[in-house]
Amino acid sequence: MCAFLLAAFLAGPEHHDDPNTMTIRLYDTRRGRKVDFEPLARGKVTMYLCGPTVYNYAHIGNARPAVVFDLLARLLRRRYELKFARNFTDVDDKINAAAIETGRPIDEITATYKQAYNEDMAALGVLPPDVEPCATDHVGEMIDMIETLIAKGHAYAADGHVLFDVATYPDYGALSKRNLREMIAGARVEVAPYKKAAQDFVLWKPSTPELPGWDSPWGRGRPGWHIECSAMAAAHLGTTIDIHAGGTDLVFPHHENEMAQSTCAHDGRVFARYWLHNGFLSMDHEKMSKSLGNVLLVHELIKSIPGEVLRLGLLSAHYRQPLDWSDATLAQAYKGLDRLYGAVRGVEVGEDARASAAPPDALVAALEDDLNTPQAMAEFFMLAKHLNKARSGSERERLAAVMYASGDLMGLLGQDPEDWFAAPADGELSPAEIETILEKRRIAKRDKDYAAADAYRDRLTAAGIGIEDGPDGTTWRRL
RNA sequence: GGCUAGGUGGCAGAGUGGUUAUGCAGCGGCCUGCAAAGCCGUGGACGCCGGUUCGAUUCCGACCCUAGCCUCCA
Repeated sequence: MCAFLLAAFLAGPEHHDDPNTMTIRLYDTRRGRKVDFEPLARGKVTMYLCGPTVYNYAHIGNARPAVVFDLLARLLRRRYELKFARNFTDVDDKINAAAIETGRPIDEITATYKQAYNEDMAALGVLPPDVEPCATDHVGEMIDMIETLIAKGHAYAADGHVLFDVATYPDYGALSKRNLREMIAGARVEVAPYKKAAQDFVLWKPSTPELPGWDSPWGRGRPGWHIECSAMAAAHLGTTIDIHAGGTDLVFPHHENEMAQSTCAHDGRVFARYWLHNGFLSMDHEKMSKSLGNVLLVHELIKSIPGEVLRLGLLSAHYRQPLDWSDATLAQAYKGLDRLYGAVRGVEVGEDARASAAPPDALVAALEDDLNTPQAMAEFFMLAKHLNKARSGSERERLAAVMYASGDLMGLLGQDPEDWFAAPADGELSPAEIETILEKRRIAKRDKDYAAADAYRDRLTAAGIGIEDGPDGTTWRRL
């Protein structure tokens, strides 16, 4: 046995991760494996994330890609100059349907939900991307791209529609790993009469007078969904982008179609060099859907749950894994943050300590290994343990500063610990009232009237307040 | 039916060809007037069947089960 261990030891230096020399590794959907990340331009990275269609509030499943790729953006900015674009799809048939249903003007609907989306994401600690293009501001570019595709023989106009001719792009299916024969065999939708082939998809479609529309060489109409992202990505990030991200359900057809359009419009140049997709979120093992009535809107959740709890819940599983959302997910995230905030609670961290602190190498290395957030959290918790054990004031300050630096990277630990433990204030007892009761209890304890002291504690417990006696007095927290 | 991912201890959830995940929960202890928090210790796992190997939870194959996509839903 020992001989084998020795042999393994002598076999060479194992992967001792030095985060300064290690490259970031990302799972690329197109290649189907984890690969080293190298940007096209040295030191500069471009990233595009498919944003929301603004016809309703974002639900917790919508929030997953926003949070996950916000974390990736934070990570990339440590090493690179990042240009990160996340679009708003503000022309879409679902929006038109919402307008007809509610009688509200389209502009009002999209403006309302754009603002709500940004507010909701901010509550989840999602930093604003560098650019947030709106589809309606880029219709000119879309029309240009469609004309280019027609000129190059990759698209055709028919009946006021323009369709992409999938047969002209041999690599179609390379991203989603399916071939045309399978797709045709699996097709369950009737083929529209103006299509040359079932798999051809719409680049442009005609609008009736009451629908939003733009003048074009094919008459008044509106763009298809896929061309929107292709045009916006090219307009803001260039013809070849480094990272294109989104939910796994977008791989087909949305991203497959984007890749086909953009590649063909740009003479075969690579569209996206790395394709990243987050796994699906389910609700108590069921698909989130209106008919099941289990759609959790971020807008509603943040009224009673700290955004940080939702963020940690979303990051608690690896981003490519499916995530089942339940009350247990929330309870666990709460507990985790209690532990982290409990460690830094009462530790004064000066400006100097804070400015000079950096996240531990192991934590960064975990994130740089395809965003392994569970591993990163394990490192975070070990940091908390070290802080809890540390005795000297300077060491405690240093470790607390490291924890805050780690929190800055992950978008956690962003508030004052006292505020964390005071919230959510449900109004039963005000902080002042709590302090009054604690003072009475302190006097009872001093007089060794433990029955009275316990009665005060019971009163606080009944009001949802837990107390902890420490060397520097008594602290409390909402339970 | 086809394609693509998964199935890990009571729960959540990483990872690995032989070595502690981590958090919550449990158990024992320290601390405490008693608690709580914290600390120390501890039990408990790799869907099923084969194969490769000195050794497989980790690699390969079959099977069972689950999820997503194939229906402009992240």
